[in-house]
Amino acid sequence: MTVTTPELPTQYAPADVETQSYERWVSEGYFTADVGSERESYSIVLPPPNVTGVLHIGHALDHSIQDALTRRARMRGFETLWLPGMDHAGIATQNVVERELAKQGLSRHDLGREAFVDRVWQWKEESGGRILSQMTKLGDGVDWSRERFTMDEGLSRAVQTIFKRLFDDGLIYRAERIINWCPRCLTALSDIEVDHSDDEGELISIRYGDGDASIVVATTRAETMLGDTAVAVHPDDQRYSHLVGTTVELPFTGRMIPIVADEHVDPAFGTGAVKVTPAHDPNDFEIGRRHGLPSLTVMDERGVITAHGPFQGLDRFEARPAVVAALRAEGRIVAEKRPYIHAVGHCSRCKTVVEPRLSLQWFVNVQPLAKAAGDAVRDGRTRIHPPELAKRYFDWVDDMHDWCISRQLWWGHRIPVWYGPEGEVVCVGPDEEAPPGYVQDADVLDTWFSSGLWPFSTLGWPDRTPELERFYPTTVLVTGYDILFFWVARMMMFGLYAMDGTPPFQTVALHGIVRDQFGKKMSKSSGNVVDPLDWISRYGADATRFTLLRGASPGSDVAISEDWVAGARNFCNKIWNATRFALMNGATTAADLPAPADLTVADRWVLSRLQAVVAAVNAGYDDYEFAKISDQLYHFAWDEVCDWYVELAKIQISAGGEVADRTRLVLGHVFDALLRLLHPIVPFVTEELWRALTGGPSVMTAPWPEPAHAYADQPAENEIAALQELVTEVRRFRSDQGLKPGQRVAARLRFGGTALAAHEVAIRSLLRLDDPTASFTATARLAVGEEAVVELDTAGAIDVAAERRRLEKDLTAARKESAQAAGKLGNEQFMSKAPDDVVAKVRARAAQADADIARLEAQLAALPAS
RNA sequence: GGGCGCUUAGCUCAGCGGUAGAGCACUCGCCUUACAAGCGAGGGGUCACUGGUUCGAACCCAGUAGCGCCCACCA
Repeated sequence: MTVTTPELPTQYAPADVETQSYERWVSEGYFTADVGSERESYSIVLPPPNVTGVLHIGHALDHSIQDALTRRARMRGFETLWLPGMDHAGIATQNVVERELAKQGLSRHDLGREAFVDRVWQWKEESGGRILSQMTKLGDGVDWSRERFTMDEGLSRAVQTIFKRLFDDGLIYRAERIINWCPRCLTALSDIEVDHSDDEGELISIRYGDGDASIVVATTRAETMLGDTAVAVHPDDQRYSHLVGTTVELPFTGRMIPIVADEHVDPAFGTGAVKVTPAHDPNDFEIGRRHGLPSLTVMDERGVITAHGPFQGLDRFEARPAVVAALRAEGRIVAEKRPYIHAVGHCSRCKTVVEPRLSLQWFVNVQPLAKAAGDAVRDGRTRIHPPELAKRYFDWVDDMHDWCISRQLWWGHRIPVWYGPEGEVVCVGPDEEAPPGYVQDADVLDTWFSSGLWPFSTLGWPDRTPELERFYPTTVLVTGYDILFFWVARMMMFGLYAMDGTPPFQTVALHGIVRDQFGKKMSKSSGNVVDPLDWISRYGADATRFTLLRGASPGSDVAISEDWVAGARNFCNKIWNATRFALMNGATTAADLPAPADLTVADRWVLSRLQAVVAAVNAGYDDYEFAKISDQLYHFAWDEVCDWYVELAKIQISAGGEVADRTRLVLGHVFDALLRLLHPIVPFVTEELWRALTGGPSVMTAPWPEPAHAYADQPAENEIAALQELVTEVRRFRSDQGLKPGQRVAARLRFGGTALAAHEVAIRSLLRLDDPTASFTATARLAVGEEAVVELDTAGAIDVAAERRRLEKDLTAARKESAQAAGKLGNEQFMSKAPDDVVAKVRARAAQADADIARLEAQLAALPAS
């Protein structure tokens, strides 16, 4: 047999192989989807990272999952498309660039709209480049030829197209409403861009009016009283029924405002009377609408009081205490302020307290779209995984408010609506022009509006491109549960709407967020943020990926630490060295695997285990259980192949002849399969090793292993298990007795007719046991399982007391076990109700325990006196 | 205010009705000819608490306590 032994170093050095492999993968076109192929399609669109920053460890998890799915699908013979791209991230990006300008003492207004947008584009080129480089470092097998950006030409056309269609269908409208307004970003926000937190406020009671014509209202927002246009009480509230329909005087203003009755008021809260400020509170706006009250805006877009009088020009947070102080001076504070915890909305971008503000904005009427989005999951056209999270999705889509889509920003898709000189409103489609003299709406669209089109706009929609025909709907969407509402629901709504009722994904697979080793969320302030590039450079991309995937269960958060990634690095090194061993020993895939009948028990055992692992890994992929997949492969590779099969193979190879040749085939076959199974998770090390082992061009083009049921072999598994038990027991003795691992000991083995007899050579080799000499004197007698007995000649150097303690401890355990089992077997209820296989197991356990007792008692008796 | 989830070894988590598991950490012994990023052998848990169902409960049910997440226009 000719053996090529490539020069592999004794340690795996990721940096040496990663870049090289990746470049070859790209240049060979392995990542590029072929729309014309006959294969079945498998497609994933990458959740586009925001151009604002760099990829964090959470992206690394998200990408690792998608890469593993794509690589496996490709090996299984699918035509795979993993489509990459980035999101322009309107408000986030604009903020970043504005901050940069601020360093030079400039604002966007100094540049003007056009120059500012140019500046953002410039910045995007730099930032986007960093992200792409990170993706190559991670090993992301994306189709670079189809990379997209939410602001590129095709996608802008998609945005205009769907806007126009929704507009024409009456699903987009413009209205004056109370919306969430960020007084710092100076733009409207949608509901989900507002984070609520429980903040401490003060509830104070204020007397409006005087004498009989007075009423006490409770509020946390005294400063808005300048805009009050009514006081509301509950219609059934006896305390105030005589006042309904009358008016009171609003302090400071001299205005007389009506007292109205409205169901919304909770008589049990505060004083049971509410001040109504329609222009600055969403509830009050509704009350105002029901009662025909005027809306009086008393604050500008920056939160500064505009109402004439002593408070004009004060910021909203200065105005509050000022108003309260003035009220106190007039003796209008009835009950002193008391602390009150209530939910306050904050801008999710800059944390500024959101101001409800009455303004003219564009909205999507989500009712029909959200209904369809819910139904697609309800009827199983799209499956959400894990299913528990579907409930959250339903809660959201089934109770969704209209979506405010206009943003008072400059970076984004400009709203394609133009206004004529007479106030005409025209929505302009992608291939149309606005009439002369018309002016375009100054606002841009919410970022999520364009991200919502991602699964089809990236494939060429609105054109019926071959890509769209072939890869829509996508096979699976992989993303964090944290953007289920932000993004997934939007894509579902738009996908169903644009693609005639076909949802954008067959499955939505949700993962969690990455946390540190104590389960803490990563944040700059906690100092526990992990930079994926840092780990990749120090431990390798494979180790980083393996660490993340090993913790990834559907919908669950992933905890990681540097110790663990070091462990993953060690695993990669283990695979490296084990394969190196196989290569050095002439492992080959050049011929077919021999039939089970022609193989040794050890060969049959490892092949039986291999096919079981293949099946388990496949089952894991079906459920997106990456933690289970990784664990299966880790333990099979390390605990079974490396710790046992490789050791047994050494013995078989040293025997020479046909056994050795067959062992080389089994080794070759096992490592070939193992590397293929591991490839989607740890692509780099497996590629390097697989090419060395098989001489093939790339493991990426090798077929995915399927279980070889013909090699399932329970008897072989049982036999090797018995061998492992015996070897472990003798090793335990040697370790307890302080016998050095290398020290050879004369021994006599008796197997009492068990199958283990066939393994005597292996057992002696693994345990460093010599044949008995003429002067052999047994100083320790170990009995193991079945009827095997190992007698050792340690030249009397054994610690009898230690061995006695050991045996007595085991004996106690065996007696307890026996008693327990006997108790069950003597229990009538158990015997009549428990299923047969359970009873059989207990019987076996009892027999085992009794045999152990007899054996241990004999061993104790055989111990020499100390 | 609604909804969901969690509580198992020092840490992070599997297990989800029939003898308590993994990784990392820890202890002891080893440079045993693939690997010291390694090898071998160990220690460590009344599975949050209280009841219930069951022949049998970490696992099912109810309640209690603590923790976490999501949603939310009660001033």
